[in-house]
Amino acid sequence: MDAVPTTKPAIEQIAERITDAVMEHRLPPGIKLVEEKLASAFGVSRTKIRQALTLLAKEGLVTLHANRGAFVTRPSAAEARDLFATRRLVEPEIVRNVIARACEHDLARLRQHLVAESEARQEGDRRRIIRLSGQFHMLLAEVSGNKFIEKLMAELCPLTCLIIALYDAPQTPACPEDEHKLIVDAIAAHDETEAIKLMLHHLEHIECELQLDTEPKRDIHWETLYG
Amino acid sequence: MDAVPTTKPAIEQIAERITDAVMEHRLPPGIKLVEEKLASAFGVSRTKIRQALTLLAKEGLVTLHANRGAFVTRPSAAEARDLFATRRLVEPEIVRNVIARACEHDLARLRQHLVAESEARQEGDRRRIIRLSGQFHMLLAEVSGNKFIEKLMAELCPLTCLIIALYDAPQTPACPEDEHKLIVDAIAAHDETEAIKLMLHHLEHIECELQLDTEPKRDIHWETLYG
DNA sequence: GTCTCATAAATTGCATACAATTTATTAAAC
DNA sequence: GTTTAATAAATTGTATGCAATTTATGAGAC
Repeated sequence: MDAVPTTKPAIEQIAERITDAVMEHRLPPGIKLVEEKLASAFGVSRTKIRQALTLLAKEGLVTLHANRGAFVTRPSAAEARDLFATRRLVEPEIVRNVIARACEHDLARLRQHLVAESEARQEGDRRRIIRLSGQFHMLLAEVSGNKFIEKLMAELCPLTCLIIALYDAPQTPACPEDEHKLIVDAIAAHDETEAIKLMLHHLEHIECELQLDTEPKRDIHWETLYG
Repeated sequence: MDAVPTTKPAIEQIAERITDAVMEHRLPPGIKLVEEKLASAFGVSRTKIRQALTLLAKEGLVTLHANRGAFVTRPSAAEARDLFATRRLVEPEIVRNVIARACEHDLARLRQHLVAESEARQEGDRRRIIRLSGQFHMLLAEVSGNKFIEKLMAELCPLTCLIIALYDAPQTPACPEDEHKLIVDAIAAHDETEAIKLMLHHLEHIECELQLDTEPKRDIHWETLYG
């Protein structure tokens, strides 16, 4: 009876690293994930890759086609709308719970994350910015203390990154994100109404910048893939 | 380019059958799921079983212990409360969406389900009753049309069955379930306020009957396992 | 050039074999 | 009888090999 699971299972680590790559737009929607390639990249056999892909498929980040393999999902516009509808429902509840339950240590974690975001912004590291932006919402869910909602957000945020990759206007400036800071401030001030209002504005803001009525981007920018 | 995936992947079918067994309380919380046993039961190799178990673990229905195997999850009282909190948040939204979007065919499916429930009830088939009760909420989520919420409910309902198995008072009479019928009626009448009120009452009703303050049941009733 | 068909290469799906680990059993000590 | 240690059995974790399928390649017809 050892104290707490030592390390996270290898399979989940692999899935997590693939998720990060998707969130950073290094793996674009629609790209094929060849098992053998991943296996040698991660230095394991296909068996484990297969299980990691099964996990990611369950999350919806990857789509499996029988006998054809795994592809990074290309969410439809309808799915994008459903996703945002779900986030508009769930994230106010997250905010409520965070205000009700967060201790000083939790708030410190949130502020620390804001610092990391701001650093990435100053360095102009667009990839990291977009991943951290998503992970802010995941952290908020984690702090809110409801495991089911945390798990849901851990799926919705990476998918949101995919949707942005597919439907964002060509040269949208990196989101003007003092918005996250404002939300944390309102939470710290225990101003529930304000925090929820800011969160909903934030979500609407993200969704409105998308071009969900036009066809999603089709081509993969190979030249910038490993930029 | 064939028309629509022919049949559901074998792995998911296996996971689904295990889920049904859990929902019907044939596989009680805490029981160990030995890969070899399942493999021969389903007539496939361990490889597939393993993937099915990975899926179920991701859903939370099964818990994996490194080198020790897979066990049907025993949700804690805190998790039970979080689960119901999540359902109280999500299911009113489901009701709203169903009222807004359901066509006649959808309502027919709901009513058909009510008939199935009522039949199981008349036959006194307790196992089927409890599974169908859970599946009613899954069907409602499916009809509501939001894939993310549908997926969430497809995880929460089986877990709810587990929680009931663990925390229900010894001889609770099978839930007095014209409640489902009342909800469908209110939906059909497009009475949103009433439908939501009924849904919340229904959820509170289920949760209140649980004994979340006492220790969960520990022993497995082998003698009634295959009753 | 491009369309069609045959063939070759690449890739997935699956079972199986074996090492690593845990669990059960037995024997010995107290 | 209970505890401890040693051994055997059962079970999990992982890689690998092979059949089935898909995708790519190339030759020939038009």
